[in-house]
Amino acid sequence: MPRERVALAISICERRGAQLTKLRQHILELLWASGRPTGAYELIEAIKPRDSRPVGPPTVYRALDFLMAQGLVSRIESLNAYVPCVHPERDHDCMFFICSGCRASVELEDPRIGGLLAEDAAVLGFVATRRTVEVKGTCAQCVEDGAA
Amino acid sequence: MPRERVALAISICERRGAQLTKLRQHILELLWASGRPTGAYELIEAIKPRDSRPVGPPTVYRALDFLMAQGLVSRIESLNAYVPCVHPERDHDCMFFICSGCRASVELEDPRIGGLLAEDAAVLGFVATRRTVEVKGTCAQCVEDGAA
DNA sequence: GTTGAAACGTTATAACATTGCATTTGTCAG
DNA sequence: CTGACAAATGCAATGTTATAACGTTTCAAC
Repeated sequence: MPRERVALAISICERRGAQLTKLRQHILELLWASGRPTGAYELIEAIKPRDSRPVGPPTVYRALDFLMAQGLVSRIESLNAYVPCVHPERDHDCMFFICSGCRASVELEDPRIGGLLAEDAAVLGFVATRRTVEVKGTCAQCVEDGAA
Repeated sequence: MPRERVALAISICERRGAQLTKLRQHILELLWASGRPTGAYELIEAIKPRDSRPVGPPTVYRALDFLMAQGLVSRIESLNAYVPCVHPERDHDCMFFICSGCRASVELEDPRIGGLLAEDAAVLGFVATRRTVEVKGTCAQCVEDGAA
């Protein structure tokens, strides 16, 4: 699955003339492999074994900035962590449901919420540029397992 | 206005048997006086002039934890900053519209969004405990003034 | 006035992120 | 091919946000 995701990212970047370099691709792969929101410093640790030289924080943050600009990755504000985007092809305005038990997150789109937010913004005369919707709780699996 | 807000906080805490100590009240006052989301370290700086002794980070974070537990303050995740809550009397599930121009934030409640989020969570079998809805952009005043 | 719990103080450190500048890499005109 | 330029990366230092661990004060209840 991650392989297909990365392949999609490559084709998207080619189409846009954006350079999905080895490092950037590597970080995207790590995020897909992780299966849960992953911090920048975790990524730094994860890179060490594979690349001979270790990478510094700025390198990773720059790669993450690129991936976010391309819509390939999202930042989870409430966790200071990053997740690969499930549908990078579309302009995504998505929400995240984050499980406190298994620490996984699920990405979901609900255009109705975007509509309501736009409506509320209009009432305020507020011009929105970016939105963050994050719900914390317990996922179905963890509820079943009795995990927190 | 801040005075009334603090008075309300005092009565709420009295009713609950929660101790709104001098320090906690002071921090709440500073947040109301600030008029925009304020970082913990800004609060530390702001306390210095008034109190003889400076306070350390843990002290401020503990006070913020208390105020958040009482629903008197909310944390803006995307800013790592804190705002006093406009309607602490109600169980609040609110959203924040944050202006990049003047750095102010507006708190708003829209029960319809809570409803949709609950619906989406139900579809996932996800048990939600806390939610974060933050919209970044430009407020009406800043749009008018041509500010970013 | 002792005890016990909650609040607060203090030092150190962890965790997350950026600045500024040097070096490498890749592309392209000539 | 080569020089020149832009983009990407390396690197050291530092800035910013948050917590751990433990000691001290405060104050009400007995």
